Amino acid sequence: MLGKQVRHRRAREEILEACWDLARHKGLAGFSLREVAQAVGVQAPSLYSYFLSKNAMYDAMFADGNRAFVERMRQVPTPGSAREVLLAAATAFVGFCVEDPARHQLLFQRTVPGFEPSDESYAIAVEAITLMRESFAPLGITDPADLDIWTALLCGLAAQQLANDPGGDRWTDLVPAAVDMYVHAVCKETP
Amino acid sequence: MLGKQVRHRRAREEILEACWDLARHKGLAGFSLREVAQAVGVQAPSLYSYFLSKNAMYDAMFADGNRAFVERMRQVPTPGSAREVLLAAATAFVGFCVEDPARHQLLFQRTVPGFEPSDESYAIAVEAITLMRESFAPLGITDPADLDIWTALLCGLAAQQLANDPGGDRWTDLVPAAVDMYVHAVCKETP
DNA sequence: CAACTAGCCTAACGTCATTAGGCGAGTGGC
DNA sequence: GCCACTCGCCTAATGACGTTAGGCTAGTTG
Repeated sequence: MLGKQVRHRRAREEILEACWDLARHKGLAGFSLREVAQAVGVQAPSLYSYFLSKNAMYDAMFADGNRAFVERMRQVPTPGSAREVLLAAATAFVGFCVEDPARHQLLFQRTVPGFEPSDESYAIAVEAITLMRESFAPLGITDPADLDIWTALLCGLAAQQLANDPGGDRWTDLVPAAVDMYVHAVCKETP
Repeated sequence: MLGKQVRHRRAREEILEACWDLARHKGLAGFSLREVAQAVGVQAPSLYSYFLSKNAMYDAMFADGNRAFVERMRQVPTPGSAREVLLAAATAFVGFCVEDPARHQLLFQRTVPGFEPSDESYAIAVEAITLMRESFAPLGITDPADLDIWTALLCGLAAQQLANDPGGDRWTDLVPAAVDMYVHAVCKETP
């Protein structure tokens, strides 16, 4: 009775890891359930004991990725000045996006063939975004429009980097410049 | 000898229109060559007289969309102040992105399953982006980093709008706010 | 009128996600 | 010790996909 659950849960994580491996290697475009099965050493239909469907697999990855995102964001240091805090958060965010294109696409671009996150996973994503937004509250940035613009800027920088030169490091120059610009503007508006 | 070409060329545009219809309707995720064929009233293999492959179809759409983009951007008025010019361009750009999610994904997100634009189509895209960047030269914005940040911001705003509330109009508030912010910051840096 | 050809068709292949159903090994109760 | 049962995996099959090969037909050309 208990043996099944334990076996399942252990295997699920194994499979999930194989999913990420495959996604990283071939991108989400060529991500096939059958190849995941092959990587795990099992026939394709067997995976349906672990995931209800391919979309459920995406969903598990989505939740997993968002958990990793939350964890990463929680670890960003919060030193003194507004600029330093913003820079730390921005660097962490863009770095997270850039380091795994497939994950970025799944989590933040939402362009995976037929994938729509479940309510459960979506809640995790909302929590992640909320956390990220709240981390700016100490800076006095609370206007939703300012937060939207700020996150749009970061998402845009990450997407641009991934589209033009995935694996490049130009973002490490652009992010500080963007932070400076934002700080200038916001300080003028809300002194 | 000539009849074929004319017929072909006319039909190609018909098919391309059917492609856009289908993409708009079902999104690029569920975009299938067979359904395009059905919409045109033809069997799937017949389309191979007009396009070498499904990717060639994407490529034609990509080029087509970029041409539309260039045309749209050329039409933006260039009134007096820096703020007005930036606002006009930004509104045109984000509006273009937001009005057709499928086109936005194909042109600017590059997350379509196996699609890579041909050199020919890519050249059109480069021309489009170059044009867009050059339109800011009269404003004195020539630093590549500034341009990168600006385009990243706009792309981010569009992507955010499409991800969170496709069809919504929040971007019409955010874009002016972003322009104000950018103008503030840039004016401070390059007076 | 014969030959050709352009445009469409059907048939088929391999791959995809998914479903149905069967086989065998391990576990429970008697 | 055996019987039933369940659990994890398998094979087989379905329908949709992109793509290729090859045939039919109608209109054009010599």
